[in-house]
Amino acid sequence: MSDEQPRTRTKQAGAGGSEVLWLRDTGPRPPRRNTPLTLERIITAAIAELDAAGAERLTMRKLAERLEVTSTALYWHVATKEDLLDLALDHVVGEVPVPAPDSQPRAGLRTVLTGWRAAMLAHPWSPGLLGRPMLGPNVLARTEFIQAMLVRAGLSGVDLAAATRTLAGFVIGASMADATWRRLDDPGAIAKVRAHILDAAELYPTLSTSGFVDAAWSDDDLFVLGLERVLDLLLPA
Amino acid sequence: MSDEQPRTRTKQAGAGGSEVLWLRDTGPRPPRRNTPLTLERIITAAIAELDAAGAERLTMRKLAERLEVTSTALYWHVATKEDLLDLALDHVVGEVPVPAPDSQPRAGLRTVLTGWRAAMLAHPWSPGLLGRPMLGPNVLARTEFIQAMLVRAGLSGVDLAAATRTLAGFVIGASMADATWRRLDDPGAIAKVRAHILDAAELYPTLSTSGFVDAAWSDDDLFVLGLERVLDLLLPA
DNA sequence: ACCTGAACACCGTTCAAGT
DNA sequence: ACCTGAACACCGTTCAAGT
Repeated sequence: MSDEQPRTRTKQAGAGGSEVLWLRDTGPRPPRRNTPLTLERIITAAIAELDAAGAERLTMRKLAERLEVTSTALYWHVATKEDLLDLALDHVVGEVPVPAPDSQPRAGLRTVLTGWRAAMLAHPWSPGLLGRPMLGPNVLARTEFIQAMLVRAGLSGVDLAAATRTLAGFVIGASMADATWRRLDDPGAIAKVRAHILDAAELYPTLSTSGFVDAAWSDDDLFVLGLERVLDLLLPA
Repeated sequence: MSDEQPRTRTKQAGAGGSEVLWLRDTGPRPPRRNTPLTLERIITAAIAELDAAGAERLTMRKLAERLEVTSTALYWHVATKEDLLDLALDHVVGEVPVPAPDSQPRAGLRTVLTGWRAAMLAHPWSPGLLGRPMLGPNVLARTEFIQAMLVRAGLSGVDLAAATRTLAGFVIGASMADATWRRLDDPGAIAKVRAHILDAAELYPTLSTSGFVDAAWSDDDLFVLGLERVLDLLLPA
């Protein structure tokens, strides 16, 4: 704490191994790294960095610094930054437990979908990554579970396909919208939006009077309410 | 066509106005620009660039090149690249006409929502921008219309709030998912996904047999089908 | 096998200066 | 008012080289 020097071996000015023997560091040479770099550690650090710094402020260089390695070292474990983002997103989705396969369809769906949204909102940058192909093992496992529940509930064919899309769209859309507001950390932002819409009340007669700007109900409550109704729709009684 | 030289005035080597008078360009000096830069032109060019180059490959420098100006010139009209993206997204949404305010609720909703999705899919990079606060005038006008229709259909209070979110989420989610696939231009990509899931059929027993990987139904059909059902749900008969 | 160091080819943005 | 040119402080990524 009292020592502000970086912990990495300090580079001697102009040195290149040509230092006098007696002046060189003696004793057991310091281990190259305390903890070796692994893909797992990189992903964890990336998520931490994303949580801290926000969505597009993640940098391979800053990430490397957090891991106490060179930025170029990361490329031994990961092909590209985009790949890393895909891995981070799938990792976040993996935080949602998949319910037992013999769950009651409705209860099972309620659990995965609520959990999925919760996991993404816990990392508000993650919905912003939904535009990329979601084919990670964790995402696929949860998609598999969702379809399995729908099949067990009696759906098949087009109905099954449409229901899967409706549910996925519902979660994705809700998470994106909610995450947008949570990321808008500017404390006065909501107030500003409110004022902006109320100022143009002639343009937005409904929005300005419907409670849309008042946040009278919580994101969570509205999500659960909407989800229950959608489940009513999709699952034959 | 036969002249490969750039059309901008070529910079004389080492010149600084110190050229001999008689060797200077004579005649009417060329007009500074054929068409002056405006915010409107910048947005249009940005959309063209995004359509051509894809989502995150838009560069202020390449955009400037397309407009035959310096990249720094753009900053006189636009504060930041992010602002420009917000403007582009709102512009795209503006391509959807807002139906007449006295539309039948169900018909009106069907029209805006289908149009909204169509406009975004026409610019497959646009759903990727949905993570940013959508408060442009075009977006707000369409949100206003949606709520107006719901109110006319008899909704209010929590029901209205939940219905608005469900509809918005439905369109956003569907557009994002569909756009992802359309952007995945790799022609063999779908085949690869298919193979990947079928290879791990033990992990994905439902996905591999439900038609999920077969694209048996078109995006458009499934969207319309899902939308009708959601409208059934939300609009009291 | 795993990591460093130097280097390449870019970025977005600022700012003084020109017209 | 509107645009250019030069410059700053970064980026992601490649590649030879070290251990």
